[in-house]
Amino acid sequence: MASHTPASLKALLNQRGFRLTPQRQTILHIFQTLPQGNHLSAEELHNILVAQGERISLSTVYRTLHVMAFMGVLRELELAEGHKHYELNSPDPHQHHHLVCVQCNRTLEFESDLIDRIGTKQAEAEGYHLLDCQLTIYIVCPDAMQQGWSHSLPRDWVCNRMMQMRPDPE
Amino acid sequence: MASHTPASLKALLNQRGFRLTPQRQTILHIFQTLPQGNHLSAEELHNILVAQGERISLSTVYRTLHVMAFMGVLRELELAEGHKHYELNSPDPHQHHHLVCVQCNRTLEFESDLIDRIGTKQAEAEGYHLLDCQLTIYIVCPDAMQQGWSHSLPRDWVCNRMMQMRPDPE
DNA sequence: AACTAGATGATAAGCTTTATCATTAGATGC
DNA sequence: GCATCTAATGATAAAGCTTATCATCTAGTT
Ligand SMILES: [Zn+2]
Ligand SMILES: [Zn+2]
Ligand SMILES: [Zn+2]
Ligand SMILES: [Zn+2]
Repeated sequence: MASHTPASLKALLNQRGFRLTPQRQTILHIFQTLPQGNHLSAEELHNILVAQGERISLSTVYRTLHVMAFMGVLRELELAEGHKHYELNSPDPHQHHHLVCVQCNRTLEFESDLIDRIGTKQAEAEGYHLLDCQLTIYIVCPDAMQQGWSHSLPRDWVCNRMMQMRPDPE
Repeated sequence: MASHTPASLKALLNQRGFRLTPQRQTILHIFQTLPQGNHLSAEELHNILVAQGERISLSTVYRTLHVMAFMGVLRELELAEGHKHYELNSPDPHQHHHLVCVQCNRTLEFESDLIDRIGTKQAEAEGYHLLDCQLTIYIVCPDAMQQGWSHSLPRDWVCNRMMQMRPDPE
């Protein structure tokens, strides 16, 4: 399956009693034209919509993200920034995974059939039905490293705040 | 390194200007005596403390979790339940990963050197310093499956709520 | 013992997400 | 096309978890 057309999205939604609305179509379109490797949070998505002059409420954004993720059109990502991210979902054999810098929050994607296979195998070994698997690799980019930083597990404000307060002992 | 003793924890904290307090010692002890494979959220941890008769504020719980994660004593987990989980951090070659049921939120751990190696390799290939890597596999357990459920990407209340409203089309 | 800087606890504020509900508008069948 | 039924929208309030503030207390050091 390539990406959804308005018609195929409508069919998919209707099949389950959901409806295709202009808002949902607009939102899908944004994800479809998003540069490869980008993810959007609910708020980022809403900002884009507002910038485009659309008048879609934040409520609708959240609802649409939920429904789309539920239908398998979008994939929900947990990247440790205090909010969820969404991206177009690709068919099973082509999932990708993420490198996340805990300093600047930039993310990089990569693919790995091997990981997908491990995930599938592990789920089946336990007798479960696999829905999705995501390898998230937390890193620090070289820039951040040079700012006196080479640690094990900081996150979010913990690292940002504390590093300013408290540089490495010599 | 086995686990921390009060003395080694104190040394580690002091090295960076942090202090060892009775509260921090108590909290570390709880994690150390937690059954293998359990994780605690801030609130769960606080509940345990209260149940034990300790008088530690929620503020202190959050602060301690942050500091401990920052120091690498605890590992912070993102398991898609709307809040973070913490567990004792183990030295690098022995990280483990998680299977999460999106229905009942139960989690299962497993280890995989292979995944750790992939993570390390991937991070180094990009020239980054690896902090941690976590493979999270989202699944549905057999129980949930039998309740008429065999889908692609639901999460949280989306799936719980919507499935009640709207069973599979025949 | 005294001193200094970090930690605590109580409380308020913040941010993301979810719930409510009156109103609007798809989908279906005639 | 029109009527009907039910889902979706938008505005707003509420919830849930996390972070900020600040006066008070205390660990670590001299
Ligand atoms: Zn992505
Ligand atoms: Zn970075
Ligand atoms: Zn675990
Ligand atoms: Zn389950």
